[in-house]
Amino acid sequence: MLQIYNSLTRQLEEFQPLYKDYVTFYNCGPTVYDFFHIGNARNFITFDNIRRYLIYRGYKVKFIQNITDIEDKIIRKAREEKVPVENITEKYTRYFFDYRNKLGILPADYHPRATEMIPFMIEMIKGLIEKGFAYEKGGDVLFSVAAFKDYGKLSGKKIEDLREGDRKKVKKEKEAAQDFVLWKSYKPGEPYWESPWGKGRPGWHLECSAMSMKYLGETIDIHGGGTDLQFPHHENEIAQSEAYTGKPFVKYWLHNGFLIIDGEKMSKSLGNFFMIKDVLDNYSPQTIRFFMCMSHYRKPLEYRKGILTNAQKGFNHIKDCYQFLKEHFSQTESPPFILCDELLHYQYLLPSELENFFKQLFAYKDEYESAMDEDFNFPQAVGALFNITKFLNTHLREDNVSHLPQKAAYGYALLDKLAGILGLGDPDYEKGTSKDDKTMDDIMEILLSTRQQLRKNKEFALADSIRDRLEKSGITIKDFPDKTTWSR
RNA sequence: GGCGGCGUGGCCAAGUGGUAAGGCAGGGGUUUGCAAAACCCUUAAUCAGCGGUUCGAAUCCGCUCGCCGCCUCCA
Repeated sequence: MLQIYNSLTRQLEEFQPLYKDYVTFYNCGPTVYDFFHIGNARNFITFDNIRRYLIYRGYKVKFIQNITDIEDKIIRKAREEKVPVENITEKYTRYFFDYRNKLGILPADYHPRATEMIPFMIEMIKGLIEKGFAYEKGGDVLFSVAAFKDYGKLSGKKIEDLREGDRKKVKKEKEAAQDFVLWKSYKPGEPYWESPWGKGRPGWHLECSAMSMKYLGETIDIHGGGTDLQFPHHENEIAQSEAYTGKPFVKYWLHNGFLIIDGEKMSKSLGNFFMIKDVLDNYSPQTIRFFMCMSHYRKPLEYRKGILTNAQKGFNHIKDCYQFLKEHFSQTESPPFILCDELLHYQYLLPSELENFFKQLFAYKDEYESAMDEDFNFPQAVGALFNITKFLNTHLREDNVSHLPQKAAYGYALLDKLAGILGLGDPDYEKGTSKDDKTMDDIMEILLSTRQQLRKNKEFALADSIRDRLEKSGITIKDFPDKTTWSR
């Protein structure tokens, strides 16, 4: 049974989507005015892991993530660089997709842009005014928080408790300090759209409601985001959506914890952030994803010097195990994904002589699933992965193992499948087909066989120097009694 | 001021009623021409503090201390 911690009810709940095995899933996406940092990456990766696990559990998942391409910070940046707004948003949208891909995060089923939703957002605003939830003042349209009785149900805040005195400036147009803007009136030099209230642009909160409703329906199963979005962003989404439709907006609210640096939240405004593009210069995507699995997704995760090196070593265990297993594959073995299907869905196809082996393997698979079933406990799931690698490493190295190639292949298939949910699948899996890789393989084959000859002749000094020099070029080679392997 | 969260071995981190997973680091070993990898053994926490509930608590309740987040754009 899959249990999810729901921020709305503040408790663990059994996951039951609205429509049996179909899940509608929305995650708040980036505002495209800069590269994204490793803190943003935590959000993207967390919800990618969750999405992949739901798919693994047999759900059909429709996943939508917005691109905010009209917003104050974008306008400011465009002004600073003296370029049109579109230059900024196109550039950083492209970078967002690029680095998302590099991190192995699945694309959403659709990434709507805020600017393409404007007609629908205007529809919503009209509806909200008609129903008495919003009012127009001097070209702005504001949502009246007082009109929505459930306001505060997600964040647990009471309107009267909020410190309005501390708010930088309460706009004069507002009837109440907590009212938030649905439509912003035009100021000279800003992009604008025509509306019944004059030229202007939509308020930030509205786009998520609009996209969620348009692409996933009036009530959706899961809405994710960083914990800082809980208030006011998600609170406002609930208010405007439920006021508009009269129906519940989201069944399960999920919020990921922050990345902490030097004891503080990593954020753009504090200036203590690391861009993912820079981190990727020194660490692999799998290392970064392993790091994200080192803590429960709802808890804070400390990013500090050396922590990624630690993560790298952790992932190396899994990576080395892939390599070890692949060395024992028989050429006639089916591809891993077919073997994995047999393992998970067509168990009657499995060779009966491997029964004990599968029994062990399934015990660890169950351990992994139990961990993930309890609110996606990544650290515990990784523990189960280590149990699998240890089992395979030990068992398959015993003397006279029966059916070694088959066991290696099935073991590989399962490990790659389960680890892959967390973005820790075999990094080599997709490589090896391009021409460059083929050439590289040939060169290494020549080099290593020559070196093998040197070792046979006990010319160790030269053989070792080849190894050292390759290491400096980022290629690690390992000598075994019967063979030598290499990896990048 | 209001609301919420956190405090587990040297470090990271699971565990939320029956006497502490796992990873990294450290020590020893098997293996190896050496190195790496792998495996085995091992060092190390009474779970922030105090009090309470219970046959029994890291795990429930209360208080104290410390840290953090939200209340303003922010994953």
